Amino acid sequence: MADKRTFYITTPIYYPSDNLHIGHAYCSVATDTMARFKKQQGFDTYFLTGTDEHGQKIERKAAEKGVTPQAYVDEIVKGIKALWKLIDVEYDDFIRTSDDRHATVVQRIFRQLYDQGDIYKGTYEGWYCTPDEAFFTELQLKDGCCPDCGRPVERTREESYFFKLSKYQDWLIDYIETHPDFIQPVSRKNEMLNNFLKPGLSDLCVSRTSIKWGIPVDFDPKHTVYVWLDALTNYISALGYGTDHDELYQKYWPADIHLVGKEIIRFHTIIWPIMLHALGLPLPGQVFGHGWLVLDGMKMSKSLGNVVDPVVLSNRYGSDAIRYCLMREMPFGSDGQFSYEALLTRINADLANDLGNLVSRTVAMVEKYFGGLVPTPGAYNELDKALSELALATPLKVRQHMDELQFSLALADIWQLIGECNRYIDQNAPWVLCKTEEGQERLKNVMYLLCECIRFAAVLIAPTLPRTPAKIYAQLGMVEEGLQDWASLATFGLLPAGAKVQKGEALFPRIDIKKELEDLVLAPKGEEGKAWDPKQAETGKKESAVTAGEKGDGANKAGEAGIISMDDFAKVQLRVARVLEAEKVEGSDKLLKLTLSLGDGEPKRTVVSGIAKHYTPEDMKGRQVVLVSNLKPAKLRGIRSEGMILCASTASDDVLRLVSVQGDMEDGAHIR
RNA sequence: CGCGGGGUAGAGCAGUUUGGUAGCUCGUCGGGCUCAUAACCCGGAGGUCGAGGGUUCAAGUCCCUCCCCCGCAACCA
Repeated sequence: MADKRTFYITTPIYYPSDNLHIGHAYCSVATDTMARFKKQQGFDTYFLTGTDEHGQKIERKAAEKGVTPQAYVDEIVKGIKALWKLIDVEYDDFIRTSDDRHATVVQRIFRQLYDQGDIYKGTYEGWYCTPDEAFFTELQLKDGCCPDCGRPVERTREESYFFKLSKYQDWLIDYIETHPDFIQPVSRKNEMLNNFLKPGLSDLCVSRTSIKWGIPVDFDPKHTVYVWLDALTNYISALGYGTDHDELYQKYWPADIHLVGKEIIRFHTIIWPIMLHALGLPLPGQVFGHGWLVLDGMKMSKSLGNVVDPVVLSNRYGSDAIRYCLMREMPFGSDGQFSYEALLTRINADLANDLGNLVSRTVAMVEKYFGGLVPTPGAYNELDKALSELALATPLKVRQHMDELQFSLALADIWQLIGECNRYIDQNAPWVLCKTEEGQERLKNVMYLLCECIRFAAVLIAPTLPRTPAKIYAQLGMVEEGLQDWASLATFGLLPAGAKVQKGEALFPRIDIKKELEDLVLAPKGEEGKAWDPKQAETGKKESAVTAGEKGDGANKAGEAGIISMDDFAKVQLRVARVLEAEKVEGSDKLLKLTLSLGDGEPKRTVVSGIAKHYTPEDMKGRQVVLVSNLKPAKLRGIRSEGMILCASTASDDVLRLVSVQGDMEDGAHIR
């Protein structure tokens, strides 16, 4: 027991400024699948997840709601834990950076680095935006103004602590080059080396005096520890590093894999290794940066309103189905398309038709031809040999792909076996065999092999689809021990003959895709204010196909000059919005910055509109306007504008009138 | 020339390292079967592999130029 090999894997700690979406679920499901796989392989695994709760954004959000930051994150964390439970993400520990156990470790590390001279006190010089209370570097400025609000910034200096990244730069370059697996996929490695390391690291400012919601530097409490130093430490603070109870640390560190999103790989492959090295600790084996789920070619984001809620999907289709689709749909490491239509198609094709139906037809035949008892096979013929050999080869292929974190390929391997079973049925035609004496003998082999292959598949899918195997075992009458673990896949034919099969409910009922897509459009109204309309996923796709066609083929355009279809129109999401705030944009005579409400429960929108010559901020306040709510955000004068207000105007633009609805309307109402 | 990723059948992708008949899933069309969840099996149609040039007996793959999309630049999985 004691010499069991360990496997420590982590997710990033998520930022609980809002409920999580399917993209976070993707990362956690991948980590969970890997952890379950390693457990199946006999590893002593440890799976850590958690939340990164400090920082300005949460401080601000909590203030808006009139609660303390702690109360605010407590609420969100409840939801996150419920989500993991719902989709069967079984972590060993959940660390929160607001935990005491975490804070003490962060403070200890900060002090140690300071004592040994890797952190020193210096002066931070930069540009400060007073209204936003935020610092910016020269590079971040937009036209010399604040990149967030576009207002002028002031040159300021502030006493700060700095971490000597520069001192370790050459060591890190060497480490990365001599450990080719450390950063995965390799494209990320090149990005880090060329983009950040080779040009040279500058020392990192690791304390803030402007932020209160965080971990104070214990020997200089007006400073708060920089959130990344704070956050990264979670991977060892959760194990009790630096405390009297560091058994877990001793056992599991260094981590085998930190699974992270591609946008934060930099922190994990530059700051984190240097922190560890400076502390004299070993480095994690691998940092794997996965890609994003993209909708319509755009990243999911709250302000866009195109967030997909994993809770809704899981409740509707079951967590196994959602987990399967997440892991199957895209190659791990690069971005993948996500759409409801693809999801439902995948569930039907792979889970209902291929796997579910295979189990169903096999069990039905065993019942029909052998009274429900798994028959004893005789000598194998060529077809039997080919199938059994494929079954035996599959676990090896799966393991290979899983070890490379290629979840989609591993699943493809399993589905190759499932597909082969369906073909095998056709080739052998049991419904013909059953008619002759001689055929009856053949039939025994056919049915036995199918049952055994299904057993193989059930064991293999377990890490990704944790709930389904038990249902399959029940249908196959697999009551005995030792038939459900990885080791049992070394031998083909362990399934005992004579087992009583039991027809059960369909594993994955077929989905009426058209109907579901319609329901999902309606669902958001009732369910947690999701604004994204899955129909757009469909029409959005059509649109890109059309434009692609038009680029290459101008003739096509002329035929339908200017006429659009209903579908085209449906892509534009128009909604009634109320103007909460309005102010002139500094340095522009045309622009107004508007803060809009789409009703309670939906995030406020900021929209920059070129109407300042015709409407004053006072004119606008309280007014209802028509908002194009699914417009791609754009930056205007450094301000992110999340939509567009409709106006009528003359050709010369000297008369301009806002479009509005007649009479008062509920904020957020859809216009169609 | 900031850096990185990408552009292959209607859609989503593999193939590019090590040049040698362009492949997978979904969709579509036709056929087969009837054990099964209108499922399963077989076959067809559909691609000037972003554009142009070059190397080569041979280029999706190697070289050069260009176009387009996406991401990153210190708080988005």
